[in-house]
Amino acid sequence: MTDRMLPLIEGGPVHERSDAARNRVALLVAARALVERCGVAGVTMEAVAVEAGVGKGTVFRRFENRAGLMAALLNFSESAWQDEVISGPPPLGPGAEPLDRLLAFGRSRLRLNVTHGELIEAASQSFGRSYAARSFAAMHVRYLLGALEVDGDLPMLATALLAPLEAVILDRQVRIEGMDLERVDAAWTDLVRRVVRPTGVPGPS
Amino acid sequence: MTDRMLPLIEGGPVHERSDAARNRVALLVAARALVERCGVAGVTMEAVAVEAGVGKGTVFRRFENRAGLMAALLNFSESAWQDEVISGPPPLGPGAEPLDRLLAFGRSRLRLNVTHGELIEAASQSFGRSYAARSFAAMHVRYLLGALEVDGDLPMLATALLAPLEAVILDRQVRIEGMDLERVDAAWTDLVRRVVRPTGVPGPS
DNA sequence: ACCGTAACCGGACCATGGTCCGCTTTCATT
DNA sequence: AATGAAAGCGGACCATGGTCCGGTTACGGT
Repeated sequence: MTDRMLPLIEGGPVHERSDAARNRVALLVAARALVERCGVAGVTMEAVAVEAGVGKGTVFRRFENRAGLMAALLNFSESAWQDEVISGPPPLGPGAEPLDRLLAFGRSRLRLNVTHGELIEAASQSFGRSYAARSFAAMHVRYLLGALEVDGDLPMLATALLAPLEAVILDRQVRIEGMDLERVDAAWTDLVRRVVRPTGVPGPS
Repeated sequence: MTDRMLPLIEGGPVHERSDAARNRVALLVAARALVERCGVAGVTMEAVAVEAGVGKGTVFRRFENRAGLMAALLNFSESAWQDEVISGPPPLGPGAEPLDRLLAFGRSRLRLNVTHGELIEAASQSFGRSYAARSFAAMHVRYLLGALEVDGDLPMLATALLAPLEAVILDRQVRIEGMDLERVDAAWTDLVRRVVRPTGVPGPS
């Protein structure tokens, strides 16, 4: 399962030819270099090809399209983050109270999505395909809600809680409406508290 | 304020030249025709230009870019919807209880965003600029929350409630995860009820 | 009616995402 | 080591979003 941390090395199809593997690594390294040299917008498919010293067609063969390339790039940091959630120190990792874990999860995810906003945006056409991160987050939130003994349609509730943390929405709030990160954070905490608190319905006496 | 309903006629700059006005109308009509003949994806800037019988440059002059054109197209249905909310029959329009209005608002907005998903997606690059619909929705929800005497950071709470209704997220749920519309609807109702119900904090005795 | 100006028009032009297909490389088998 | 075929490669090619600028047109003042 830690294989997920090594997207540069983990293979594509079951048996990948050595030249193909070499090129895939070269392409990702090139893309990473470009993204920090010219910004996400400057990562042109042709530029990546040139930087990696391969043909343009090769880039498309490996990553389908620009969004796919970006998604592959994202997996770097995304899987590192997943590991923190799964096995890092509390309160994000296991060991803390579920509510604390949930709130820590929100804080962390919020920052991550703001930081990677551009990249996520550029990769988003490729999701639906395999943005593992999204379903991972949904699963985790759902699990924590269960641990908190929240009842209701947990998968949908998880989606609803994650929605305000989406990069698209955060971008609007932070970049356009000029919202403070702390305020967004506080609001999410408030939202979670409202959702999680026990139903007003009196129990079976 | 009803001018907002006539996006085809309402002018751009203070004093628009007659030929410019004619072209703007022609372009929007052409675009609308194309979108229902070839789908949103088939609306090429050049195709619009040809259909309207003008040069390609003119299209870009009027609408800045593809997203701008789509946004202009959206305003058609969007402003009709706004009028329903502002002055239509209850429970969506005024006259019903705030909670009922809020739930009706969600149902309605949900359907609208699913229907216009593609168009909204295509126009979204242009938002931040002037997607009036979004801030209108936020304002309305905020108002209803106020009427329900919900306390807290109302603007942020409104954003949080609207987030799961965003086209991007609905698309994933409905198209990719195969969620049922009714289920999404029910989940939103549940979310609202959780958020709105009075805080567990005991009042000042 | 005339004129100067400012706005507008249009299509040639560029950049970039994406496709295609003939050539090359790799690798399993012998 | 030789070999055949599957996989991979690469760059020419296309479509489309977006820019630019010389020529044209409408408008207001006289």
